Amino acid sequence: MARVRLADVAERVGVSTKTVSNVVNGTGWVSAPVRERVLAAIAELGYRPNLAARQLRSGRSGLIALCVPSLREPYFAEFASEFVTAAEARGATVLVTQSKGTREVELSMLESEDLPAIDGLVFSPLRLTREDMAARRSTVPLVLIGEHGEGLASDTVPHVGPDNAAAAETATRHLIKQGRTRIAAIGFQPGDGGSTGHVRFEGYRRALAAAGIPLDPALLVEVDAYNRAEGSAAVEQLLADGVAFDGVFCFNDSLAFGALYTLGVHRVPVPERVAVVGYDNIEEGGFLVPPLTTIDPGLATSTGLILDLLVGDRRGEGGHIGTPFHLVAR
Amino acid sequence: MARVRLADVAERVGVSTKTVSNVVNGTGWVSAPVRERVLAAIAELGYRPNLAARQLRSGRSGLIALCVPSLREPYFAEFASEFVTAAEARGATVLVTQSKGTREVELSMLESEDLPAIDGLVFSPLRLTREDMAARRSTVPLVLIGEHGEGLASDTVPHVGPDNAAAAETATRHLIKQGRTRIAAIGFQPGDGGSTGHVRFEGYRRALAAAGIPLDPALLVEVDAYNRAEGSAAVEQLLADGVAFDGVFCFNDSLAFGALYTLGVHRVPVPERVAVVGYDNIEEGGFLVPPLTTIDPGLATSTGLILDLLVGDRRGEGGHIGTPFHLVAR
DNA sequence: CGAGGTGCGTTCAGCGTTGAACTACGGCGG
DNA sequence: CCGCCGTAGTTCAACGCTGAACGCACCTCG
Repeated sequence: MARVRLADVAERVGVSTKTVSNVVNGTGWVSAPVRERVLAAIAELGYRPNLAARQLRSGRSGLIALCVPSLREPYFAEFASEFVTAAEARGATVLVTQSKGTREVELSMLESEDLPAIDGLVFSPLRLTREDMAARRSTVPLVLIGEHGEGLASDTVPHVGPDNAAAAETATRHLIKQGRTRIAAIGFQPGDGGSTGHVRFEGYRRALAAAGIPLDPALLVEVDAYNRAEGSAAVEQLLADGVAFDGVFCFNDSLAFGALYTLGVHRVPVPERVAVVGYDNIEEGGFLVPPLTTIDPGLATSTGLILDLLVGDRRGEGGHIGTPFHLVAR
Repeated sequence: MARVRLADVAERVGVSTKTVSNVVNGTGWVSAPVRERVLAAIAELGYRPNLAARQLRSGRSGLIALCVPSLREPYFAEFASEFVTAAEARGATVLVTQSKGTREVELSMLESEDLPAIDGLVFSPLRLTREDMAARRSTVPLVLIGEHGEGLASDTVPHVGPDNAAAAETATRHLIKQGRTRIAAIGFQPGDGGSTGHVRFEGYRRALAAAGIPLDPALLVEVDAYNRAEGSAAVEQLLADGVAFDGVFCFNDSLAFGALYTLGVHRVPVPERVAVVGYDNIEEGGFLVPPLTTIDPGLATSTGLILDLLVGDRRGEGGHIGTPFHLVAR
């Protein structure tokens, strides 16, 4: 059962292949009766366009690549879910890859090596530097997401996401409003401004400063990654070190889930004794006992915006483009 | 900056395009010195093959589509993560789509409409029937996964996964061994043998029968979907109905998370008063307080097997292919 | 009545790659 | 000396589609 081609449909109807092509694509001039007959033949023969040929000719593939550190992280899974849906609504198909947070893979993704030709790339990098960005050779339209990407945006490469510092400040202020003064920050990472966690730490710092609460380095816990295990280990460390704390701001929900786990294991009452706030609004957070208060990053807005930037009418824009966020108090 | 083509490399080196093609693909006869010069020119010019043209010519695209109900479900996110990694190791790229559990989208995916040409399809259907499978026109190699898919396998279309009934029996037996006799089953769905949940219910039934425990219909809770909200609502209903139970077998972990949430809200001690067992071994399950006992479906084995069936040396095989599972007691 | 639309459709070339078929040449056995 | 083989390439066409350019009626208007 060989594939049905334009030529087969054309022969059946008795017109040229180009006319069939015009019907399929809605281009050129085709009279109503001819269009009807072509459509009928298409349905009858089960014709489906060969996207490879179409791409070879037109240069567009209808494919958009999404590269995240790992789909196992619920935040990225939810982002991917939302993005795939939004892209489909615009006729694009999404191709998913994972960087595993390694620089080598990230560099390869930046050049879109080992991938079919794509119309755009949405990238959540963790290890890239501004130099890496400057050295990029690929001309595939790129949109950065994630807090680390914010520092990599340029005139030609936009970054989309909420203002992380402001959101982190809101989260921390929420804890302060509830009377917490010894607020641990989990997810801190020292180093230059581009490093992951720096921006959220900045918001944490601002909230404390505004409330006149001194910054205690003992309350800052560094992590290697933003997952449950690290969040769990961080709280384990705080408890082992005998650090007093009545609140925890976790730089993402996965860290918060790990933190809540360890607090639970040690029978620390939440939120009576220690209040926890996360960041990302993972679905799961609403089903914990007690549920997790967190920052909702407004995925639906972001995904639409990203598509506008890649294949829509905002192509070519650069710089950081802020999206609305809000606190989900539970 | 126009794209570098085979012809550009060929001109640079002073050979034919076909020779460059041979070097790139490792085909035909090329002497060592020529190969060296070609490789040098490729690196220098930054040549990268045009996959559209390659596909147009060879018929293969290197793309494999994965269709799951939703990436928001942690099980599917983890499966996707594992699958993307396994596929990359074999040089294939994965394109992810979501069916949202609607029959319409599933039918469309079955024919791989609205997708670029793909070399294979991995599909976790929820609503398809055997008639739908029989009516399939697309010739793209297909592998089914998920419990519902098991009933749809045929001579030409394989299904990969653990023996759901046996695994469910193991999970239920685990509860029985701990002295539980009033074991609720959440995820039950009546109807014909192909319907989701039927197979896991069968395992539950067998375990009870083997232990001489009567089957109480009051303990069976039907759900519309396998997510936290439904699991939560199911336990809510059991409690509201005043049904006595000391164990719960949830047909997947998401249901179990929802169930645990509601048990927690109602201050029911777990596992002292009610023991819960899930199915899927979602990462998150290990970080709950207390952690969730569950069935590990061995994703790594499955993904490798699936790729063998799609693009490897087991192409063409059909029928149900069982994979090992094991109980993770926590 | 001829110049210039306008509606409908055609022909042609070529996107970049690769399978099949072909050439060229040195060595080697009969 | 001839035919044949193995090595190292080349040439050519075609994969299925679409942009550009070009008919060719028919109609309108100065």
